[in-house]
Amino acid sequence: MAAYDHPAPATFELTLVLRALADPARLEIVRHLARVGEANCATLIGTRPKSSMSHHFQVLRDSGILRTRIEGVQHRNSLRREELDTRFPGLLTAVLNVP
Amino acid sequence: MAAYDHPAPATFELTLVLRALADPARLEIVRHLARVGEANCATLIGTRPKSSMSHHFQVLRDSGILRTRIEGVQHRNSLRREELDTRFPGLLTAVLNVP
DNA sequence: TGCCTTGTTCGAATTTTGCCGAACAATATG
DNA sequence: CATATTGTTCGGCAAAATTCGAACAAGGCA
Repeated sequence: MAAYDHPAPATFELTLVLRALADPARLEIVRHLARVGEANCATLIGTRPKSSMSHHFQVLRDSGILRTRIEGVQHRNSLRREELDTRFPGLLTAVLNVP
Repeated sequence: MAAYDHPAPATFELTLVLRALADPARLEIVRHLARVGEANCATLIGTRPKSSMSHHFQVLRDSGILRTRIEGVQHRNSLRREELDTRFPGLLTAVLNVP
């Protein structure tokens, strides 16, 4: 599998990021990653099927919220905190601070 | 026209707020209100028909982002900044700070 | 090679969302 | 009362998002 395309911070779009965060499943993924730092997809799958989760990861990736690093057969995801904070200061922090 | 129902800050839902903000038209409304403080609906209508705007105002109202005060025949809208900031500290500020 | 694991892609069904004209409600004003 | 102003509500339609099974791709390992 070839590496993913990740958008550059300069091309992040606020509405895309907000839309990506405005979904319970994706918000859960983001919160989990904030706790554990890095995780592969399987770890983050709850009751939803793989294909649904794969879709959510793509939405998060395309908006710039997370990056996916391929390590063998696993895809390791982590938040792009610094880059996101550079482009949208305080946004991700505010979202993550909500109980 | 009877007064609107505005949700109490304790019942604000993050996903609702994010979804409300994740639309270009609504984001424009929010930004405009941040500049002028208070405005009636007509002032905020650009090229879209009234019915579309009315829908967007309702979404923003239901999520807790703005309040609508009825003054005669006009509906005056303003951001619920303090209440929003109490429930989701830094969120609206972060969104408004994006150029 | 054969098999298992991990995750993507495809296709289709369902749901949600946005859009807008037309009709309506409420208030103000002549 | 008649009319104009301000916005809402309704209904249908179009576009977009979500969901998920099934098939596929790629790597690791016996």
